[in-house]
Amino acid sequence: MTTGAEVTKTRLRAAALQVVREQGLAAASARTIAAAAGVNQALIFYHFGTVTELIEAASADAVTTSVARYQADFAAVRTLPELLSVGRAIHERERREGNVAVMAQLMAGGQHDPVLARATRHALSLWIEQIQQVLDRVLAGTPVATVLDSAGLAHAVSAGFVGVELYDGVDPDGAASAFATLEHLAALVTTVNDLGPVAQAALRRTARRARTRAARRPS
Amino acid sequence: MTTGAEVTKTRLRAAALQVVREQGLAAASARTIAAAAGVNQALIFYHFGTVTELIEAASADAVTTSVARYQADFAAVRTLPELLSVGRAIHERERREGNVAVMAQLMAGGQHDPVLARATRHALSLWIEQIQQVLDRVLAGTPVATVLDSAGLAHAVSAGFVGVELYDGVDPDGAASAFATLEHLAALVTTVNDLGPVAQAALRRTARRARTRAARRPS
DNA sequence: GTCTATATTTGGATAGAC
DNA sequence: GTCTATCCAAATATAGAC
Repeated sequence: MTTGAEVTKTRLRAAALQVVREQGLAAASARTIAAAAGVNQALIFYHFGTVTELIEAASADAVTTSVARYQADFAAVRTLPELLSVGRAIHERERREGNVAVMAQLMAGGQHDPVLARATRHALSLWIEQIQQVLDRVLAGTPVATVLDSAGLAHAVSAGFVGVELYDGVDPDGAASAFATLEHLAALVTTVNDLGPVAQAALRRTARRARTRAARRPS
Repeated sequence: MTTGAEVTKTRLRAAALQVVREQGLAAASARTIAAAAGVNQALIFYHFGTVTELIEAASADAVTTSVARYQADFAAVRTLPELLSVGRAIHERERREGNVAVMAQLMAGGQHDPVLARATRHALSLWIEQIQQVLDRVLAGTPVATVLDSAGLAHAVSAGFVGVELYDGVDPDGAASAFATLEHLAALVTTVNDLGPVAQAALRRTARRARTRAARRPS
């Protein structure tokens, strides 16, 4: 089952991610990746066709593993504070392992490369699907659910993580302050959810105003 | 004053931005940029030393112009809803002109290139400085100021815009839903700011909890 | 399946003529 | 200050030996 070819392909996938993580997409050439994998450069084209297709395969592999690893944690979440706590832990681990940095590189490269764009869409969709499911469960019937939808929030959180990650690479202090504020914002949402009927009425008015604005806006 | 050399340098700066905007950083080679500028490739090295230094100069130029253009608009803002309205208009224009896309490319490249990192830090700092000033004025004395600081918020907003821009390049529908949620979140903050003393007390409790958590967290 | 060798293209950078 | 010509390194990709 685990033929020699599979070992080579696995090594190449791992090396591709390693190079993108540690040296960025610009350095992820066939030669660099093959050297990191300890195999011949020509094998990339034999097994994967092009370098970007190798990167796509590597990314798909990695994200499947990552998301699966947290399935149980996500499924156990019942309240918003729990979600924040679990989310914090997951984000911290994914960040430490460089997976967020890889995603950011792929996303930037995907702006003008269709294969990388497809790879990014796929990776993000797996994360977003998980996050949205939990949000649906956790926010159902709460006050903020009248103003925020789970799909949009899942997308915004993902985009936010990528943005802060990139920020961190060029200005760690600035990124830290941005991240702290996102935490405070999450805490604020929690607080709002715990407020009484007066606040809830105010939120409903906000939601109504937003809908009216949206209806007036030309599209 | 406007010697021939200055014309050439201006053309190169404009072309550099154009190529990064339309084809991405990966395509921004000396040859590509020089062709877009209609000048000889060797002039890039003569005038700017390296390609990335040209891109840095071009970015610095562009961001100075951009930020200056909105100075009056920013200065006129007095309330949070006003800021949201002005911010929406500015973001929309900057996005349409491709300046946010350029920033995103520079930021991704800056992860592993010190010159691009410096260029990104500089560009972002000019924006953040402006935003923070307005936030200071607008949020002063309001309830949310007890939970959110202007510096962190300015950084988070900038990182968020970049993140959503990148997202938009690979999945426009997903980005649209993320952006809509960010708008709803801003509306929620506004609503909270309009709440009465009960909500304010709840916010103060949240702020106190956050500080306690932060103090306990190992660093 | 894997390697060597190589064709081909592209890119950064410089020397030297004008 | 600008251009031509060119060197050199690095990249993708393939052919063909093993």
